[in-house]
Amino acid sequence: MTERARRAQIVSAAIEAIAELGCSKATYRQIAARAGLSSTGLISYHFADRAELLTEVVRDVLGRFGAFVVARLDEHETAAAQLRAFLTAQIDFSAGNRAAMRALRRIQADADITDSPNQAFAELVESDHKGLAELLRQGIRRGEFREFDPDAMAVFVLALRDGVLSRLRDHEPDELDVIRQELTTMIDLATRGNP
Amino acid sequence: MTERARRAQIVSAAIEAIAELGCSKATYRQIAARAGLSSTGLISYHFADRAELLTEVVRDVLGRFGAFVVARLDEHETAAAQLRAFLTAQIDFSAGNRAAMRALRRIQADADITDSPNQAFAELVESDHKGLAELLRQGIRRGEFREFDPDAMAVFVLALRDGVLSRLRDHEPDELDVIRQELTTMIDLATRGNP
Amino acid sequence: MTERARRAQIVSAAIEAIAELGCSKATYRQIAARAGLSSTGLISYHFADRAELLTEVVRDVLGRFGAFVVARLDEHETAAAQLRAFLTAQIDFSAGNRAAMRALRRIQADADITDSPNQAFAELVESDHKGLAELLRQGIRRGEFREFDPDAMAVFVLALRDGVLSRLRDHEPDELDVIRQELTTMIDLATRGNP
Amino acid sequence: MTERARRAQIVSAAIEAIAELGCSKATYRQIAARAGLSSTGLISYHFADRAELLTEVVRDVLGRFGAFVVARLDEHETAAAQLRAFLTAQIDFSAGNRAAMRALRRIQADADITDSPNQAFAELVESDHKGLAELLRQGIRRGEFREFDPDAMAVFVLALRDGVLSRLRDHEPDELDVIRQELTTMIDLATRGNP
DNA sequence: TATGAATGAGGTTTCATTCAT
DNA sequence: CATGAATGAAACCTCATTCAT
Repeated sequence: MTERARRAQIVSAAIEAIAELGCSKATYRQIAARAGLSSTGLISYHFADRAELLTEVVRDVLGRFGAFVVARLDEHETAAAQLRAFLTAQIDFSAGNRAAMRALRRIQADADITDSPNQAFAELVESDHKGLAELLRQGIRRGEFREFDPDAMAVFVLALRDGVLSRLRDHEPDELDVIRQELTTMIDLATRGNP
Repeated sequence: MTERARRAQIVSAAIEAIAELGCSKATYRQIAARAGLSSTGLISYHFADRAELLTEVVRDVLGRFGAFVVARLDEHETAAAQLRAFLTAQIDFSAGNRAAMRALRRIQADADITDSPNQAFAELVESDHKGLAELLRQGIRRGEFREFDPDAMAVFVLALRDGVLSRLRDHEPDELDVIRQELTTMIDLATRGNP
Repeated sequence: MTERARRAQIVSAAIEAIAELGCSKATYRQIAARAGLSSTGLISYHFADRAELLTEVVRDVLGRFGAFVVARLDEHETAAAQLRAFLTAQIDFSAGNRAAMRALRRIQADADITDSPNQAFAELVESDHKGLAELLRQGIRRGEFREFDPDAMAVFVLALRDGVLSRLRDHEPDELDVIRQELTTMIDLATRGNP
Repeated sequence: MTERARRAQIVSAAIEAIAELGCSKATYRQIAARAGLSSTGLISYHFADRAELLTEVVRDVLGRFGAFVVARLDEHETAAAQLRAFLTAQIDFSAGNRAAMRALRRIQADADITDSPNQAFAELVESDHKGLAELLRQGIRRGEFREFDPDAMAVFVLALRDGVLSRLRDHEPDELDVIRQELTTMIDLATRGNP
């Protein structure tokens, strides 16, 4: 079996284990069991460290996540449409990758601020924020949006995204359509220029 | 030393340790050191379990948090004012209890879904949500708010709260005033009835 | 059981294990078995590190060794007599502490030059050499010995000591008396002034 | 690549690794790295055992060592001259093969008494001793040396050799000339017949 | 109650070795 | 012959917990 495939398999099992058990109980034994490995040594063989494994998990999920969202954004032109796409894309990805998203949040909460996985995460949040603020700034400049502080609004939009994701994480996805509709309305109300 | 005082002391040390080190590194040794205890056995003596200790930490923080917010809410009458008070109270408590809030989030993220501390947390989130939705429903009924889905809006408001708290956690509190102002505006725009 | 006694017991078991099996096979399991401990964790409880345990072994043996030799040296006054006492004391100690001496040599050979146990050892060798050279220098000054280079002779005397000890380590002590007698003669011939 | 050459290459890398790191840290990985091998499996392929590899290392060094000394001895006829040649040859070989000699000592010190590498070593020491004792016995018989116990004197001479080598190992070789000169004098004094 | 030594399970990691390719 | 992934035993160490004092 090729190294790459094995690493992917282990990362995938780690995501499952962390999502299900939490970071501290997602031991090598649990991960190995989920991946069908015969020895925890095989994990150490492919990853130098527990830290490296967690970093890889974060990198993997964030990578897929980012690619998914960027592809959706590219389909739209106006700032308002992109803003909507930004939110719905993330909600859709999350709905389809619940375990991965849950694992992500758990790793982030467990890690020391100085730890490598957390740095990757912090960078993403920051770049998310900057990109979104820029999008909003453009929308204001073009007159699509009313005048507001783009940084503050970026915080709110990201917050709404996270909150919705968190809600979807813990409840059945029945609500999804209502929430999606209301979210769009709310964002529109909060951002649009005077009619 | 009285049992009660000792337990409180240990809980307090546990909050420090968890906030600083994360759940998995907040060992009894670390907690004992922070509490000035000479033996980790003393923690086991006062708490049946690690789970019981964590549950107690959650209960303690949530208790203080809830009392603080309720007191603030009681000062207001209209739904709109209570909504604003709900948000600012939580932001203020968080700003003054950063370690406790961070510990809370870490415990929640680390716990197994079935674990007792996580259940306490889930209950709180649910009651938060229900209380808020009821508040919004009242506001709609009284004509203070426009017609929206109160459950969805509750999700959004809680999301905004969490996002703002998270932002304040990781950045200097300079932004606090701008964000607070913009938040009020946004909530008003999103909720108010037609002018 | 007091900490001190437990540490001594573990050190003693470690000496046995190292002497018998060599450094790399003297695992915590072996040591725990020899000490009658129920868990290897108990060794970790009393010693921070394997390095600390080995350092302690070295310190223990060298301490007893040094005390024994100094006591013997103090019984004599002339340089020639002290030189003889120096040699015979060490031979006697070694004969009575074969396991300890063997463990010492093994630790020294295994350790990196930078390791802490080896530093303790290197210091002892150096101080041995200096003390002996000074003794020889005095003997020359007083006319007890012929003119020779005291540093070189110190090397030889220590070499003879080590060689004899090594020989005694690997062979039955039958030869002890002959060797002791011949050694005295040899040293006399090599050091004494012209008659 | 021929089997023979590969084995030699591995042995050579093992010598380096052991000399530098000590027995317990000279893992297959280290050895493979030093030999430029791409897999530790290759070592297992050419040597049945770690024990066999160590035995081979010992055999290799001792073989070269012995050949070197024998060649030097053959240049001399009198017992006194051969005794001097015996010592200087060993010192010279050691000076030119420091890593190999250090590896040798480390293997010996680490090995279980029953282990194969140690047996090879013990045999050498014994044969060294016997050859030397025989040389001395001859010298006495021929009247070149005074009357002494040849076995004891052999112990001393070997001891002097080892001590000098050890000293040279740990100190700059500046002292070499003084020590060599003094050693000759000392041996002469200790062995020569009455003048 | 408090102490601190003891316990035993379990953590990650490394090792020599095997085996399919 | 060579490779490198896989194996499983065993290493050291830490943890929450227990227990005698």
